[in-house]
Amino acid sequence: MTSENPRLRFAPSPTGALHIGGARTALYNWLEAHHEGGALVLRIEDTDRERSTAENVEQILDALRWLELDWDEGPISQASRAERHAAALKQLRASGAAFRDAAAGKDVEAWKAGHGAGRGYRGTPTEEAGAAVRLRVPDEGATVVVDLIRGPISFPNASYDDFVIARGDDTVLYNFAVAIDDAEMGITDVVRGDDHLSNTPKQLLVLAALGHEPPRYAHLPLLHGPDGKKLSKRHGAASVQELRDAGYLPAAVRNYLALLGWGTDDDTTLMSTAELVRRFRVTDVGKAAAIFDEKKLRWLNGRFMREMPLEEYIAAVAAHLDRDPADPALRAACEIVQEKAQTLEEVWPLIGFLFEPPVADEVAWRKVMKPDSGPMLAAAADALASVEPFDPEAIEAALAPVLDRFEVKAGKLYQPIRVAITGGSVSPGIFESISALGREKTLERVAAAVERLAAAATDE
RNA sequence: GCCGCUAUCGUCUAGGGGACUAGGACGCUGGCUUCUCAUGCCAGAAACCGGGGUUCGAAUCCCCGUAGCGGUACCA
Repeated sequence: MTSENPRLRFAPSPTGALHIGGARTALYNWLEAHHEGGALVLRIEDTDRERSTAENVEQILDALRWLELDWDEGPISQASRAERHAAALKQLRASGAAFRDAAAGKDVEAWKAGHGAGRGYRGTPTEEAGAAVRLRVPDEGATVVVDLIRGPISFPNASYDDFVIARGDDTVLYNFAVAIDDAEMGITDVVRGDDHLSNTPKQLLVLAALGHEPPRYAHLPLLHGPDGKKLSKRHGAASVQELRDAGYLPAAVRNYLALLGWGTDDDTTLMSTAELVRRFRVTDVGKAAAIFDEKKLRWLNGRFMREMPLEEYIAAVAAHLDRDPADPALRAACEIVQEKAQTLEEVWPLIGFLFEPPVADEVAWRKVMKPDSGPMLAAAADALASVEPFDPEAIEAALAPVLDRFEVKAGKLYQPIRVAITGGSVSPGIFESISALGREKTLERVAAAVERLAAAATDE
């Protein structure tokens, strides 16, 4: 980008929640703006009065905030610029570039049936009130979109209809409003989804009719679901809030999304946001559509989870579990679980036993508890009863003699202890778990297991 | 139908005429580490959509085909 003060915009339409495709578009705009030291404007494209809702706007802003993608101006409601749109409409009607046309959809179809399929509809001006306003499109020549990612793309003017720019009541349509807003808001670079590529000539035509210089355009390839189709609600975690609820970290999502359609030449995969800003260039974005793959996001998220400073980790876990980050028990739990979980959502199943009574996993019990487990557990309890201090190192040292006495491998003793204190066969390190649980609860739970084992033995 | 875009391992990608025996990452398989589960480390399988050109030489350039996708609304 060569401009002195680049201005970019992210312009979502509030007709639904922010999808990961939209999130990626927002991220790319944000990265490009930051890389170039430009400004990012947030504009809400709410000219669709039927489908735009305040709830959706809130949800989009919420998603952007969660992703920590901030903006310099806005949010600006496109609908609030209606006066500017009306002025532009008046100007074009006065110059003859736009005109009222009473034709309805089926009239256009009929016209095309008589003029050949590849021929764009050409309207007939009328003074009839309530007729839509169309922009006159030339039959000759072509409109060229110089795309930052794909290079120049030529569209024959003859293939475009005299398209509707305003409804019968003079409220404007998207392709008209967006061109005016981009121009009047001083937008220098439009970075948006591929689905807008075919509409760009229309916007260029509007700009030309109004005498405005067009911005630069970069059309991003679309994101597809696992089935290769356009992303929708059916394809797994499609919205940003679903990603959040699934326990992903914003930084990991940003890293992953950046990599969807863009890569580094030295194969660097794991990047901080600062590094993304430093290395990202919209001109380096690939041309082919990418498929959202949650497996890689999970891996990336796991890396971020493990490499986070403990304080940050505690804050993230506490926020996700809606618990007090100052709670010493939670802090201790975080410390022993950080290496284990790939998502925030996986944390609780691993540390829940520290806060609530263990839920016995009967499959694990049967698999782990053998006839000789009772005496071993009793011996372990004895050893644990006097350990001082009650920390992982001392606990390990205290348990070692039990291993020797029964002449068993570590797992023969540790797994029964694990099942006794956590209820299941999966948990953080056994010494850390015992220490975090505390002497009293550990002894209680081990005793309960010994009792159950003894009862089972007499039954036979 | 018409207009347009795209095409490298299952997935994300590197590659820009010779350095390609096509590299990396996720996932997968096997092994090592190990108190469980993860992690970590090592190894392995796995791709240039098809056909024509251009060229001494094509994954790279051109054309055609095929497939996928987008647009074609008084939606955005």
